[in-house]
Amino acid sequence: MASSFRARVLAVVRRIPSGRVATYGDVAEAAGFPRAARAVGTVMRDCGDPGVPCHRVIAAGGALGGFGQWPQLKRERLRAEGVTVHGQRVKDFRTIRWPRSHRSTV
DNA sequence: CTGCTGACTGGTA
DNA sequence: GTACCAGCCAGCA
Repeated sequence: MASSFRARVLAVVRRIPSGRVATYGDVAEAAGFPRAARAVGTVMRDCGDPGVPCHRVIAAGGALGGFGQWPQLKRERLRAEGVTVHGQRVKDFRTIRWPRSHRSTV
C-alpha cells in the first residue's frame, strides 16, 4: 500500500499533535519527500478527511498560506487548539512547530 | 509520452 | 516591507 504519495502525507498530518503546526515542507519530509512541498499542497487541496487536521499544515515561515478563506478558518481553529495567530502569521511558530520545534535564533 | 497546473520554498531586486 | 523568478514534485488532460 503506501504507493500513494497522498496516503503517506495524510498519515503524517494525522500524527500532528494538537497545539502544534507543521509546514508543507516538514510534512513532505516526514512523509519521505523533502522536496515535494508543492505536491503536499495538492494533497491537502483534495483532503476531505475529517481525521486529517489539514488546518495544522501551514506554509513556511509561519504563514498560514492556503487559499481563499482557508487562512481565516485556520486562525480560529488553531486558536482553539492553543495556537496564537498574528494576522497572517503564527506567533512563536518555531516553538509550536512540529516535528522539529526549533527555538534557536538561527 | 508531453505539457500545464498548483493549499510550496528560497533567493534576488 | 513587497514583488518577481527559478526549482522542486505529484496529478491530470
